[in-house]
Amino acid sequence: MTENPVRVRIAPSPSGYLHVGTARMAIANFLYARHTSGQFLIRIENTDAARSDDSLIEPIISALKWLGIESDEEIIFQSDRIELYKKHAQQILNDGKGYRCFCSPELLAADRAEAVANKGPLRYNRRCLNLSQEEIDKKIADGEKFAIRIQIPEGQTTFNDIVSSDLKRDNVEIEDFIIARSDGTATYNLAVVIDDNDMKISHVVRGNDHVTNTFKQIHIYNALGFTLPTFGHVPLILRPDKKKVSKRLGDKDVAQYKEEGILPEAMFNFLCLLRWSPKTDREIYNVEELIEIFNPNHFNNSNAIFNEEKLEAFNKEHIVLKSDHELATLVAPLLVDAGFTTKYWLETRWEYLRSVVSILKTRVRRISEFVALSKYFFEFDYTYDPQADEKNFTPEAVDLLNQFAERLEKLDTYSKETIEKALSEYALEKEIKKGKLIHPTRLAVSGIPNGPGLYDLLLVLGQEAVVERMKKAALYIQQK
RNA sequence: GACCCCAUCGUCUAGUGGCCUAGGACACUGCCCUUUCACGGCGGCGACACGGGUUCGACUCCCGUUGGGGUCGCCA
Repeated sequence: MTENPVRVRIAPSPSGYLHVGTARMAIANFLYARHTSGQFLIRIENTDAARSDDSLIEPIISALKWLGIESDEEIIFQSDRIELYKKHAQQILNDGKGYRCFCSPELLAADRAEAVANKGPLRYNRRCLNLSQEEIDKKIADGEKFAIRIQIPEGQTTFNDIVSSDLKRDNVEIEDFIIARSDGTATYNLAVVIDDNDMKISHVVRGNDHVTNTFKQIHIYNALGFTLPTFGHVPLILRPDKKKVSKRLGDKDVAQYKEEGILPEAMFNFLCLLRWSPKTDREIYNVEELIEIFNPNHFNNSNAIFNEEKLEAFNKEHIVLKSDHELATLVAPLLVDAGFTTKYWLETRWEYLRSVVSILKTRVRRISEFVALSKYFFEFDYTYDPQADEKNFTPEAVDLLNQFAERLEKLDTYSKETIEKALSEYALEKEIKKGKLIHPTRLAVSGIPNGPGLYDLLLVLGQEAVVERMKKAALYIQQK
């Protein structure tokens, strides 16, 4: 690839957990950086002390880490840079590119209400733009609080966007927004520009919901004499009801998907292919492959709906792709949590777990499903499925079970082949169809009417357990 | 309401003027495989929002309409 290395970032604010929208942007930026051998950085945007909660930072970082995304450099915290922002706000004011606004929040709210009533644009009316020096001095002397607004010059603002085409806006549509609050602290837009500039961010790739901010931020870049980065505005991920994902509407934390048995590689792959396409018919890729084929020109420019069913399908594919050992590692703690077994027991019987996982993996869509499906591999006092019991545990099944169990018991070599041979021979001798034998046996050893192929099942459970379970079932039938 | 973005199957998408009676994936569904449930294989259902242009020819270009989304905080 011939593209120059990019320096990109993701800038979550700790006012909530990491939702799929932010995760998606992190993936896009991460891929862009890796693809061009550039750098991917993380910055925590916690300028608003009232809304930010530092205890939310760690979960966000670890959710990203779960996806395999980490910052290439030390994580930047905006809370460490408050004074720096203040200085720049002051500079804009001193340079005459901004002005003091004494309008109270209440007054501003009233302005907005009036604008709504008159069906006009909700923009600041520049009431404080032309205050005379005397008026300003008097208000300050009277102890009136003021915020600092940047003054948007006349004209038009345009920029190139690597996702959409060129974007243009008349400056009258951009209001003189506040860059410093009345307590002197910087607002989001100012802080972002200063940080992106200091961090030498070359490409700002973010959600579509930021285009209005970009138009505003360009004027800060200009006022401060900074050079503009390249922008890219990716369409949003919408909920099935077509609303922007938000925690308020109950959208899940990325970490929650982990709890629900989604593999990080599936989430990564799925999210990557939302609003971005490899332009091929293939859709299952690992991270290395995505890094290789990533191309910022392949973004779609329309919103996409997050469909959990499809995520599950991706998950299924990635589960099959994983080795039995890796899956066993993921499943083991769940089995312990479920109380099926202990950590120690599993550690000493790792091969057993591996084979259990191996014969179950094509019937599972989420890692968590392994638990329900594998109960009988670890617990012996399962009950028999009532319907299957009635159908398969008939009086004649007693002899079948006992006699077949004896044959299995006598097997010197207990393998899939010998098991199958034993069953075929016995069925032939009894002149019955194999099914007559298979169904009761399955029910006897697992308690349920479905599951892995019987020969696999008998092999994995082991000779001893199988014989014991079959005899126990025979006894059960006699007593019922 | 103002401003901006967008518009192919229910959903994710391919498609950059003729290869399209529109391809793939998920979901749904039929058949096959099979001891069961899955996996897998082969089919089916199912979309170019609408109306005007431009053109020999439009899913592809232009305009409008409609629809959807976003932003409009001393939040980020």
